[in-house]
Amino acid sequence: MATGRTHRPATRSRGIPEATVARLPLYLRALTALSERSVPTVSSEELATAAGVNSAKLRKDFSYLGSYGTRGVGYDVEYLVYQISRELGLTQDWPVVIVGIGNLGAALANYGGFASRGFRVAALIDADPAMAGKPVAGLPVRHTDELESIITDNGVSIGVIATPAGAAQQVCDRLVAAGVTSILNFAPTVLSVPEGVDVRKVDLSIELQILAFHEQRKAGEETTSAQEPAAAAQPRSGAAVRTPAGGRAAGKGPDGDVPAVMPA
Amino acid sequence: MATGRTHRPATRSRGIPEATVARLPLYLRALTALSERSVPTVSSEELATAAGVNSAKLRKDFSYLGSYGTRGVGYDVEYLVYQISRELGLTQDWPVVIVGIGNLGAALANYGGFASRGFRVAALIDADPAMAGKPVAGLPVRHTDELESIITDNGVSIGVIATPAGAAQQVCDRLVAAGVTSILNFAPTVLSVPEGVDVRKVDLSIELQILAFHEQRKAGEETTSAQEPAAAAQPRSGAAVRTPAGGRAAGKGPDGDVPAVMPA
DNA sequence: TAGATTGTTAATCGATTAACAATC
DNA sequence: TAGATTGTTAATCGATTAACAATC
Repeated sequence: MATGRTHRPATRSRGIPEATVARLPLYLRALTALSERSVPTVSSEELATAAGVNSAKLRKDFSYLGSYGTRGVGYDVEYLVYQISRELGLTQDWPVVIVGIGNLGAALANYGGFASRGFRVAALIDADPAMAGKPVAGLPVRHTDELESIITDNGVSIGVIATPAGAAQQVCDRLVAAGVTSILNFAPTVLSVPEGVDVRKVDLSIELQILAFHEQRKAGEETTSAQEPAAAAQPRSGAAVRTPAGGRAAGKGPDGDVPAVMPA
Repeated sequence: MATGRTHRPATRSRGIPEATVARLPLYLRALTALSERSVPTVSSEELATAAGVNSAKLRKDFSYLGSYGTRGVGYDVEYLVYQISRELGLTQDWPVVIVGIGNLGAALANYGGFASRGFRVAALIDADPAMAGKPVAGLPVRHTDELESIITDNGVSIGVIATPAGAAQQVCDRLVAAGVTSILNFAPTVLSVPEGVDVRKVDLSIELQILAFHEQRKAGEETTSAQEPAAAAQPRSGAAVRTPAGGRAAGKGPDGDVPAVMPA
């Protein structure tokens, strides 16, 4: 297959940067809220604030879509909603399947935001025969045996995996073989897929670990730096050094029990 | 407060890039799996494959942590598990609260990966009085009235918000006022928080929309480019242009019903 | 010593941002 | 016209990657 992709093939038609694509849904959400309040126009400054980004970035992002604003005035809310929806492919209907109807799968099935924007839950699929036929979020759970036919019959191209980690790759393989080309993975595993298949990953424990990293840094900064020598030479044995749990700072200032990592 | 942060204050002690921090949990997961299989050492190449990144990036990432490998040999699995855990702050105990015990909150409470790595669910909190006392994942649901005392008593610094969008900001404000400084937000809203508080967001519908964007592109590319003129002049009215739902390509090649966006 | 693999360099690429000319 | 705000430029910053010298 050759990982070759020397100069980025011109294939990437009207190239919108990934970072921009990832923000379009945020803009769309903010615009939808404005639309519901019947606000006719909005400036980049206002919209940026609502979406939680800065206005220069927003204008740059919009410039990739075209010139949809009016200098001195701002952006027409309805028009922009339509343009962004179209760009994201939300003006068409995307049937999706959710595989793995445990706690999480059921939560996803019940999630309203699903239906609202172009997505339609075509089927809920679970490997447990006891689940088959049971209604979840108004849909009867289907058995895994039917996976291929469900995908084919409904023209499903997007699959959501909410199975345990151990089953995820196998489910993924079947989804892909049946024609799914985009996967949203909630199972804590790295999925391997053939080229041309997109995988996005939602991982609770990764997010928590990133927060813990920053949280630890905050605790460390309270006593200011100069607390560790060079970071390299560290005891290869040592049972995990623990702080007395939490060491929370209600606010910001130092609160006593800080040393999170003490030098050997 | 001055948004001022001219040259990036030296505060950022031993600065590890954000992109690297976000990958450390991936490496840790792969390493933990190796550790369970009692694999003693691993090369950057092998580990990178397991984590789904390329080896140059992995080595660069590790170089920020220190020199923990051995040239010609690789990395000691146990040692690296310990070092990354420590770097991420997982060698200490992080009590967390989950607010909003609907489908999603319950799913999160039941999620095993939570407890396994340094995180402990200190309490489940819900605004519905009818939920109070009910056991979910072995813990009795507590009423929102108790939020502040729970946080203070348990030294909670990380909060998970799984409420409806409408309640999220208010819950966030109370969490922050009570001392929480890191928030994982599952509600589809932009939260505003004071400086010093970290927010990470998990948003199903954003992820789906990003997938839809790429999915649409795939459909478009099958007929190759040159199919739309300049993108600008688009009908301001026009009911959303629709494809016959799906227009799926089983595999890669063209499959007949392709044109996703047709010129007006 | 010969082979393997790390840690680091330097080039490249992509994303962010302030600033401002264009223009409504 | 004067005021407002977009769309774009250019500088800067951060992330990725190939390549290879260092070294086990």
